[in-house]
Amino acid sequence: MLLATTTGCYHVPTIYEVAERAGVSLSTVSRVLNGKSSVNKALKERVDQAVKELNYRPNSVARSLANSRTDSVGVLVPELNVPFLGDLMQAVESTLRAQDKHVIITVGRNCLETEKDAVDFLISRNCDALIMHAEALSDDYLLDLNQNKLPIALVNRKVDGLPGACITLDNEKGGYLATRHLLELGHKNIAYISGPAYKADACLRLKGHERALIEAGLSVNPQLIFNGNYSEEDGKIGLLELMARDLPFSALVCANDWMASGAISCARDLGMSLPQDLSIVGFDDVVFAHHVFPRLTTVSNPVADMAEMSAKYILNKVYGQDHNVQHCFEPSLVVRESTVNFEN
Amino acid sequence: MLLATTTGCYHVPTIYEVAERAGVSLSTVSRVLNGKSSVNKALKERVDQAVKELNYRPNSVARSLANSRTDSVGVLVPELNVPFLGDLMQAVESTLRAQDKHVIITVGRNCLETEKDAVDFLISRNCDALIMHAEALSDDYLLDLNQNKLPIALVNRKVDGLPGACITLDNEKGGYLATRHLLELGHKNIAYISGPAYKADACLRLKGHERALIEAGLSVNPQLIFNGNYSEEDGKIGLLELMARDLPFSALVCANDWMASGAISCARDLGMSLPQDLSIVGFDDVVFAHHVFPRLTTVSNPVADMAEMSAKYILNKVYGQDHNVQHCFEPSLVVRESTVNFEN
DNA sequence: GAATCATAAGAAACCGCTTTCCCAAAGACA
DNA sequence: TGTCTTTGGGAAAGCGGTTTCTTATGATTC
Repeated sequence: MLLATTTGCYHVPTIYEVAERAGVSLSTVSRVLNGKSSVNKALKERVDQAVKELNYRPNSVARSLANSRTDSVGVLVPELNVPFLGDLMQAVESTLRAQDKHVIITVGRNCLETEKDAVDFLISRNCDALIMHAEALSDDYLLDLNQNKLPIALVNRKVDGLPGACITLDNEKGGYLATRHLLELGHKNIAYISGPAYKADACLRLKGHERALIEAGLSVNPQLIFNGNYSEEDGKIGLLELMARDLPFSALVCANDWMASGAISCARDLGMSLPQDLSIVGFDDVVFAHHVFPRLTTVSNPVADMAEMSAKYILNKVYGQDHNVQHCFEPSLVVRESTVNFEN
Repeated sequence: MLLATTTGCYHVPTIYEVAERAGVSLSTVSRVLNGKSSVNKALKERVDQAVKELNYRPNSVARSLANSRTDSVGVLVPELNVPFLGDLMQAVESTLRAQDKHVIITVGRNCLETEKDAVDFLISRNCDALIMHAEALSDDYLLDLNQNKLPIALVNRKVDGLPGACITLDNEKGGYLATRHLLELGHKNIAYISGPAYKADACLRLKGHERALIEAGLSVNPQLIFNGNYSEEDGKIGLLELMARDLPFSALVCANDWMASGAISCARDLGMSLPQDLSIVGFDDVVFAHHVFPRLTTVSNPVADMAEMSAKYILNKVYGQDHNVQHCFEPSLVVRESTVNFEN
């Protein structure tokens, strides 16, 4: 049996009709439905019966208007069609819908104007809160948002002044793990293709790489570092550039899997045999990491866990629930087949 | 400047305050805002001025209640974290938001109960329409939905009785193109790993394969067909099973890219060199198709175009717009490096 | 100049639900 | 038995808009 809908020609029952059928006032029906104050057992049964008979469902719009809560959470992501963000949304959606909240998803494209538009749009939709994976919006903007008392959660971003809202990954440790893995395999000359310097995660990953080198008693050679922009193309460009610098290296860390994938196909196009000629480590462990050949050794980014946590944070903050929330997540190394011992 | 929000402690201006400030009645403000009936130019300017000064934005919930339209479209997809569906959502979201509608996305997991739940949920949210990529729901259920006057659009599915609502791919042609490509390369013994028989698209793809064989004067040998379930794992299992049947084949068509990817890694694990020992064609052209090695020759599925079209169909149907809508889309062959001439 | 009409602004009803406020009935107690 | 609490149900006032209905105003016609 389907519900009738507001757009339908079938009649949608209202709370009045339920009240009439049950022979009570509509306040009583409302009380039964929301269970906030007690009602006589006999009356309650009559109401329940009427609700069932009419197949009544409260109109969520009217309810929202009356109690100024929409039970909706706005989500802002850079794109919808990248696996990493798919994992994020999947986790957010299922966590929230299990609590009868819905998500309104918007796309920000890593562009300041588009992200602002998206936030405005979500606000105009009266979302109760926002969960964002925003890269272009400034810290000040986010602080402003929060000061206007719109609860927000930030995935994969750290903003001073919003300690509770940030759910982050220990990127520094991730970079460290990647490089230490290569060091343990005996590599001494390790190149690095970084993400853009203006992104905090890119800097931290690089910092971790450097810490691993220093801990191993090696020096950090800027000639072995290329500044990429996280795109597959830049993996290719980076590898070519690094090789052109004529410093030997037997291993390469890429600050994300896309660049690693680009570097891998580039290396193959150059006639290198992988992983013998070059060990490569990625970062994020996106779905395709095990589709590339050789299967990619990478650093896992528990984005789904982080996303779920951001949803729980919002459930606590806005809907008075009580979940444990963890703000910092640990990456871990996933060893596959793109790295091997250094053989001289 | 941010908007204040309903959750905020900052005051959110209402239409009453705009009316007061402009010295007019609220009906006049409403008329100015919606531009449906004419208002005196001087008054209109006063209202516009007041709106600007107060930074007024109409409350969308109240508006929805009054005109029983939420400007929201429910979207049902099997998952959020697969690239194919990411493309779908991306297209739907951007098309609709450009018209100031928002999407509420739900996940159906290809499971009947979950899909029904999702639809119920979307209905309870008063969506104006639904866009679905639903695999488990029965035709009858969908017909029922539509009869209740909830406008729906179906992507990648054909239901008799809902001619307008269905936006489909010519899957038969896709299967035909894949196999004809191999035939043109000189292959005569072509194996096929199919999708599940209960899925219409899987049947049609297989049918296209068979037509190509027959057109080429070859016979259809059931021994060269394996029935998979579209999963990567079944690509592997399928290849092993087909090889165990001991009929020689030099080429393999997989009914989607996931199975193709599984077959490729399986073949490599068996020590085959690709594509020399086995040409492989996939279907769908998902993002990772060019990450696998050798890069996958496949049949493109213009899912983004189809999704955009479904959104336009809804815009026409529900919001009185006037886009051209096309109901059937053509696949095309994308030749990469996983197929080569048959050399004997 | 009076009667007719078109136009546009205001008053009020309404969308469907929540919640406060008030009052009646029932139970407690002297 | 009569007064004082409690308890719980009903009436009504919002929530913030849209829209119908009514009326005032000015323009048009004879």
